[in-house]
Amino acid sequence: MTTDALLVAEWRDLLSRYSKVAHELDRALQAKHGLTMSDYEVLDRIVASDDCKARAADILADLHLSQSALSRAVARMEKCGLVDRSMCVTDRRGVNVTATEQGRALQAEARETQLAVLREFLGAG
Amino acid sequence: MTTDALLVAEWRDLLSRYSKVAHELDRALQAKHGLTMSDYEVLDRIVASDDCKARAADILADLHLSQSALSRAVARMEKCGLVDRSMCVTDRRGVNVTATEQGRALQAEARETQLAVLREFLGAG
DNA sequence: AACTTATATGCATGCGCATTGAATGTCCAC
DNA sequence: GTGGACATTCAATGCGCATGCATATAAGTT
Repeated sequence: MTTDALLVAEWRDLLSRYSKVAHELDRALQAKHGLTMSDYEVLDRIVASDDCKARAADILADLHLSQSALSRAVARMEKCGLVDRSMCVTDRRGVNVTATEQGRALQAEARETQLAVLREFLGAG
Repeated sequence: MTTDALLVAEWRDLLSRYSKVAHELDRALQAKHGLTMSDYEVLDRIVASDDCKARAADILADLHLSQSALSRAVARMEKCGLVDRSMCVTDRRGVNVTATEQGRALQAEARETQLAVLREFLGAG
C-alpha cells in the first residue's frame, strides 16, 4: 500500500469512527434531553467552570464550533432555561454564560447518556 | 483518572482530530473544486467502481451519509455535469450513477487536494 | 393485494461565512 | 497627558446550504 493510500485509509477510519459515535450521541441526547451534541458540549464546559459560569470566548477556544454556532447554542439553551446570559463587568463586549439549577441537573443526566453511548460505540462499536 | 473520564477524553480526542481535518477538507475542496466533503466521498466511490458507474444503494452502504443526503449530493453533482443518473435496467427502482469525463478529471484534481490536507492535518496537525 | 425496497422531496434545523454593532485598544498630533 | 481617528475584538444575526427525518412515489416480491 502506498503512503497516500495509507493516509486515506487512516482518514476513512477516523471518519467512520467519528460518524458512528456522533450520530448515536446526537440521537440519544436529542431524544432523551432535547440537546444537540454541541449543546451538550457547551453545557458541559460551563458546568465544569468555576461557579458554573464561563465567558463565551473561553468556551469557544475549547470547542470545535464556530462563533455563530456557539452563540446560537447558548441562545437555544437560554430559551429552555438551562443557562443565563449576563454582561461581563470587566469587558462589556463579553458575555458570561451561567448554568441554571435546571441546566446543572440536565447536564448530570445527559452525562450518563453520553457515557452510555460512548461505552457502547466508542471502543469496538 | 476514572474509566469514565478516560472514555470522555478519548471521545474528545476523536472529535478534535475529526473536526480539524474535516473543516480543512471541506474548506479546501469547496474553494478549489466547488465540492462538499461528502460530494468528494461520493465521487471518489463512483470513480473507483467499474466503468465509473455505481448503484446509489451500493454507494450508500459504503458511506456514512443518509439516503437523502446521498440523493442530494448526486443531484448537485449532476447539475454541475460531474455525474449522470440513469435507470438501472435490472431493477428500475434503482439508479446508476456514472462519472462523466469531467467528473473523473475533477476527482483526480480533488484527490490531490484531499491528500495535501491529510498530509498536513491528519498526523500531528 | 399486501409488503418491502429504492430513490426523491417537503420540512425543520444546525452550521459556517460574512457582516453588523458595540466596546476596547492603539497611537500620534497637539 | 488628552482627544480623536483607526484598528481590533466580542457577540449577534442575515443568509444560503447541507443534513436528517418523515413521507411520497414507484417498482419489485411474495
